[in-house]
Amino acid sequence: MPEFSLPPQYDASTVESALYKRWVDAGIFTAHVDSPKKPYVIVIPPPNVTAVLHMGHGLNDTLQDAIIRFERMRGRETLWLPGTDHAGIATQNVVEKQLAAEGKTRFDLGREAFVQRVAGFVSETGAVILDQLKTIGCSCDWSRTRYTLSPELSRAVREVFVRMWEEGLIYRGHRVIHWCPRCLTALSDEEAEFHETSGNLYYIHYPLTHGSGQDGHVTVATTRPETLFGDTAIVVNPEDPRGRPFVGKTAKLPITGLEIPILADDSVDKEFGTGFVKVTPAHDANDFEVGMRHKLAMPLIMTEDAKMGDVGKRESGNGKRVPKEIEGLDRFEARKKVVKMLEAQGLLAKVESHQHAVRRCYRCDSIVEPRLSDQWFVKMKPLAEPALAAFRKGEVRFVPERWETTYVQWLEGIRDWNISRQLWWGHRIPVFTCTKCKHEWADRVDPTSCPTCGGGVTQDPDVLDTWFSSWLWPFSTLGWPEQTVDLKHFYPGHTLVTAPEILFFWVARMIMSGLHFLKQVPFNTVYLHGTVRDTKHRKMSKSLGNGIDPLDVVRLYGADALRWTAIAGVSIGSDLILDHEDLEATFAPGRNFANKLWNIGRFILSQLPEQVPAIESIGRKTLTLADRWILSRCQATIDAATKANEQFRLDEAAKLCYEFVWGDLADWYLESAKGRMGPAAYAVLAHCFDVGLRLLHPDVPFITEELWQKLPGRKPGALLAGAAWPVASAKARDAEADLAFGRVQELITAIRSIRAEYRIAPKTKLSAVLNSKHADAYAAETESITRLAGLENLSIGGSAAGVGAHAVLKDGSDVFVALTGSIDVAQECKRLTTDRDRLDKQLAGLSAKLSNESFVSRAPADVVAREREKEQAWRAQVRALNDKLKALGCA
RNA sequence: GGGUGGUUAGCUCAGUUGGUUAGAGCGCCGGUCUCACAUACCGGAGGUCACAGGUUCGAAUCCUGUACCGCCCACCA
Repeated sequence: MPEFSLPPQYDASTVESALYKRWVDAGIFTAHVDSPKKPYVIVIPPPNVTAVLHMGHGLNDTLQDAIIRFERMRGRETLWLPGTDHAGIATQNVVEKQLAAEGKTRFDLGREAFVQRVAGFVSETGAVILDQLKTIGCSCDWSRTRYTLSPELSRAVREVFVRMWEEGLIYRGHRVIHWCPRCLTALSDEEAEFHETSGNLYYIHYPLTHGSGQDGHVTVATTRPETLFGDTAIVVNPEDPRGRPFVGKTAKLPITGLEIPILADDSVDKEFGTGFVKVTPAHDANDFEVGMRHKLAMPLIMTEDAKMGDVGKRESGNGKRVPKEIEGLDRFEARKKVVKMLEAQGLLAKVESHQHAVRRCYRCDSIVEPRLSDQWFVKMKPLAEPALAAFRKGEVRFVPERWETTYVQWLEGIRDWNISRQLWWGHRIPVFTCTKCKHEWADRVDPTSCPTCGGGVTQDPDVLDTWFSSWLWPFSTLGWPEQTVDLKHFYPGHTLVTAPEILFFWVARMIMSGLHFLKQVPFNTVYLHGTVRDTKHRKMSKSLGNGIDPLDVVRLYGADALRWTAIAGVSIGSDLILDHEDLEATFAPGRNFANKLWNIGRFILSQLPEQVPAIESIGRKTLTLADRWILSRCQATIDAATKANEQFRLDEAAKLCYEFVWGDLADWYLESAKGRMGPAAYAVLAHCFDVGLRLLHPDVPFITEELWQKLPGRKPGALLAGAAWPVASAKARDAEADLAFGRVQELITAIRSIRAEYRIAPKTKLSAVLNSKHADAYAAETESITRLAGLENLSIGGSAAGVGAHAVLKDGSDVFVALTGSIDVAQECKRLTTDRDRLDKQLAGLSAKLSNESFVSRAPADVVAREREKEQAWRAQVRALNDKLKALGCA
């Protein structure tokens, strides 16, 4: 036996980084365009450049790595393309916070200095996350790392913008958009998230100009009284008898007394509020539509940072609208003050508490202020239609399928995309205006003069939405608009793995851009996994303090443990629930499994000779029942795990392999083989463990590689990460062995149960008598049965003598175990009676079923036959139990 | 309001097209430091599969409804 000196416990921290380095140095992760293999491409959802690894990445990237490693082993030329996103608002916010700590704002620095500062920050701290991905084993092609704000990708962004401009898909819209008064920028619909909020509904009297109403006023309901200064009309539903008489009359704004008309508009819901709706066209998207229909003035009554005040002359309609005492107040302060003033004037009818959805900025959580402004929009309909068609033609599918409805509904109801942001960090919008002739155009290169009149040039100050670069990721990363070799070889890709939260932000838009610019969907499968949550099902986040730092997990339990939890812990598309207060319960199973593998490896290494015979060289006749069984199990696992992986049921594949290696190989085969090591056992053991390591490599790459390296027969330089996925071998599944060894397992378990039940001292040898019509199977494994059940001898057939315990097996065999010393007859009687009664009850049910005409005639023949057999076996068991009870003299 | 997912053991979850006695991990109880592993081994307890109907020879699985939890979308002021 070869020497081995491995510690009894696997220490992940001592091997992981060296293994990772070996993979990288060997170039395993690098994709080659000249490879004859079929490509398989995944582009990473680029993390924010300033991000640090959290469990969301842990889940997302582990799944991608498991998929890409599986495909790599299956012989595809895999490309997993990594990179980062410049993350406009998010990154700008981080740096602005730093500045705030220095008592400065970005305006103090000025645009150029600020952008430089952000760039500096990014280059200093940036891409930390990519290194962190290495610690969890991600097999990205680092030679192709990309960044959304790099010159290459910026070029793609600009090309896309100009092309769409030329195609008339980009336009300037003057309308109410979502405005974040803290970030001081517009947001897209998707970036302004709804949050249920409990607020108030204020009922306010607007006095009628000519006092002709019942009480000389009409009453409106609003959640935002402070906006009344921007009201330019009151509308009622033309069908509503309450409002109809007032149409055409005028009312006065409370506090300021400005006169506004009362108009009819279909958009008013007769069921809600008072039937009278105040219209603030510049601060409400819906009111804006009303304002457009009725050609109302649209005065802005708040500044960009949401303080009350008249803004601009152009929109202001009737001139000054915000009174002195309100001017300069924050919108929420103003609300309080307005309510007080209304009360003082007797114009506040009532206040009701009211649940409603308020939009908040997805980056800073501020309540978004709807605000009339000029922004750039993309016409989405022409892009959405091909994306729908492609889906309907089956060019892209979603896993799990249920997301398809969501995708379709969003595309069907698509709205134009606001792509301009009033930020400094990002791709500056390439729209230029002539200072002389006011000509406006988009340009691929920065112009120095107006192409029409030669006048001076100014560029639009805004930048593009961060997602305007992300949506090009599947091809901008491959060099588009250049027709690069990479682009030709690796586009379109295959699988996109991400969270459903960014289905609209990102996934749907990538499909649209891919179709529009390259006429092909960028990937054929979208795998949407769940969200990482805590045990209370709250999203895991830093702000909630319920986070788990993946690097802590790696340090404490190893990267494989983290990966194991992420893969085996979720079924397809479901959320990953983790307990941040009990890391041990959450991650120990993975660590323990790695340790189990380690120890199987230690055992095998202590047994195997230098030269292990190939499994193919072992004659079938020299195989024992246990050999045949484990080989059959091995084959079954290859088949099932391969299929599960192909269907993205990664958890199932992982668990199948776990069960094979731990449950079958270690707990049974290894134990049974201990007594009879020889060429056949060596070959079987080496083969099965090798298969197990290969199958598990995508899930737990480190421990499997570490062990695989140590096994005999390795060629120098060979790596498991680059090894082949096991395939169906010539040795077919062995149903006979499955069944026979299953009986052996049951017998051993039965005897062990008796041993525990009667509290037989552990080292006491027992003898057992087995009566069975399947004697052959048991006879073939007498040696291991004897050893594993702790028997002195096992006689198959013959009659039992003396007192002892009794058990009945599923196939009707019964086993009698002679017990040393006296047995507790009462206890054995109780045991047997319980068994008998339970069996009797089941038998009664089964017999009823079998005598049921309908069952016999309508159920499939094999089901009926199986039930018949079962009935017979149970009958035999009951008889045997009764005999035994009689023999023991039980009551 | 529309869409969508869930409810199975104390906890976190599996359960393939309806068909043996519904499973796993953790936890729990009892026993073992057995020469690969106590991060282990052996044995065990624990579930009227949310509820009510229905279809079927047969339902955790299919249908209808109810309750509770969740997510996405939506201009109810």
